[in-house]
Amino acid sequence: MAKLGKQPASPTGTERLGRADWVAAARSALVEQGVAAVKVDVLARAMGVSRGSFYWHFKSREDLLAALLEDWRLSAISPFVAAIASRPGQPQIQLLRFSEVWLDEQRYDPRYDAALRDWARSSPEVDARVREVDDERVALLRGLFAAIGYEALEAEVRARILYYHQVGYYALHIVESASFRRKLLPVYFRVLAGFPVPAGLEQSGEKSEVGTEGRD
Amino acid sequence: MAKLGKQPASPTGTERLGRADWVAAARSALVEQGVAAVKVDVLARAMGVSRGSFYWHFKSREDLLAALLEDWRLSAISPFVAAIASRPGQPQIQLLRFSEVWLDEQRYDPRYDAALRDWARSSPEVDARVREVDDERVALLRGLFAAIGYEALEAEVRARILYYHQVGYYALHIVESASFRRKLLPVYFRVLAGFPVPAGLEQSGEKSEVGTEGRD
DNA sequence: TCTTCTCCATACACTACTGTATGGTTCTTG
DNA sequence: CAAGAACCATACAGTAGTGTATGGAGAAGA
Repeated sequence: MAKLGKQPASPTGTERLGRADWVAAARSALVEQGVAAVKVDVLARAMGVSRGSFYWHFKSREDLLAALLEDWRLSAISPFVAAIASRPGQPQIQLLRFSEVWLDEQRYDPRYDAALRDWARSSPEVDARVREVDDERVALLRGLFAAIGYEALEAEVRARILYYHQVGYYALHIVESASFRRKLLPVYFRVLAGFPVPAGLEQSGEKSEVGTEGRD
Repeated sequence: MAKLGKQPASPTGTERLGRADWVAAARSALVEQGVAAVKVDVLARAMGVSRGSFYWHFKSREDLLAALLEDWRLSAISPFVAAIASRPGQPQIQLLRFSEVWLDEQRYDPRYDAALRDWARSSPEVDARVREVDDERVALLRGLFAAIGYEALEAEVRARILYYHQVGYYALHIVESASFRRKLLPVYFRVLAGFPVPAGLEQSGEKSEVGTEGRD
């Protein structure tokens, strides 16, 4: 998440910036205020440099927005395919692993997703990219439900419900303790999957307590 | 939906405007482009008048946004309570009626909801109002599931899944034919409600084919 | 009819933001 | 250490948007 790339590692106090730093700042503004708030003027002030710096790294504001879109696209699907890849041939467990990505703030930032959807409403290009990602993730879920044994139509519906539900949950940006969410998880899973959580995996399996502890 | 209020009904071609007209224009801009696009400058041009007109009706842009928020709030819950009120004591049918509101573009505009949620990300006041409406609608569903017979925890979870799923569906602003959605409805209902659609009500009951016909 | 209220246009002052041009400073490399 | 490259500041021009002041036209009521 931190500045990757060449990064000259200046030991002096004066930090110099790269494209990645601007994209990171743009991401913060996007997530908290929406696309319209991604202004080079504001970003420069927030980063303590002048706009002259920006226009060396980027051709224009559009250029920055394109880089931002690409940054999101690259980080949007990989956590989910990674979660599935661990247990091939065991779709029930894969489904559980997939769902756990949503509970882990480290691997997946729902606010980034939500901000992109907001942006997509006023930009056809962004809309197309977001739609691609959504389709890919739903396709993953549909495949899992089909592998579990549901017929085509029900696999489609269950994949949609699970995915749309999660999108809606984040669209409402509900705040509640992780412990409460973990308490609801088994019921959620049973209703959404159509069968209870696989035996012996009730508490997130081997690597439980991944992120921050649930604070009430 | 059209201009209500006093409306002097000028027979001459020169239409005069009221607060409601500005709110309606603001709503269009909000739904299509987001809050940041609600600019008196742009609205005035779109309506063919000057900004001087606006500042007679409204104290400031903030004033317009407050009126817009109130406009949404007043139209957000009534369709759902109305749908439930028709069949007291029959929670299964009430649940079906509630779900049908989402399929009827006349009674409920999902894009208005989605736009408000985006706006809420950058405005605490809006966020509070949206949260109130969400809580009310989820409470209605929770009551229905409880009346059907589910225990407290499962009623809570099923209400959330149903509601969040629908919010997510609209957040993705998916476009597909109404006929396709009606084909999926029974499967959706069975999975989400936990029981099939009540007998004799498979096709929206007495007043079927409400809105536009499903176009492929 | 004459006055008053309602609605709108025009003009002005101000701020915020984008993009360009140019020169300066710091790092890197031969 | 000299030269070029990477990075940044300053200054300028231009556009878009907000809010205010003022006056004018048209409808409505005495």
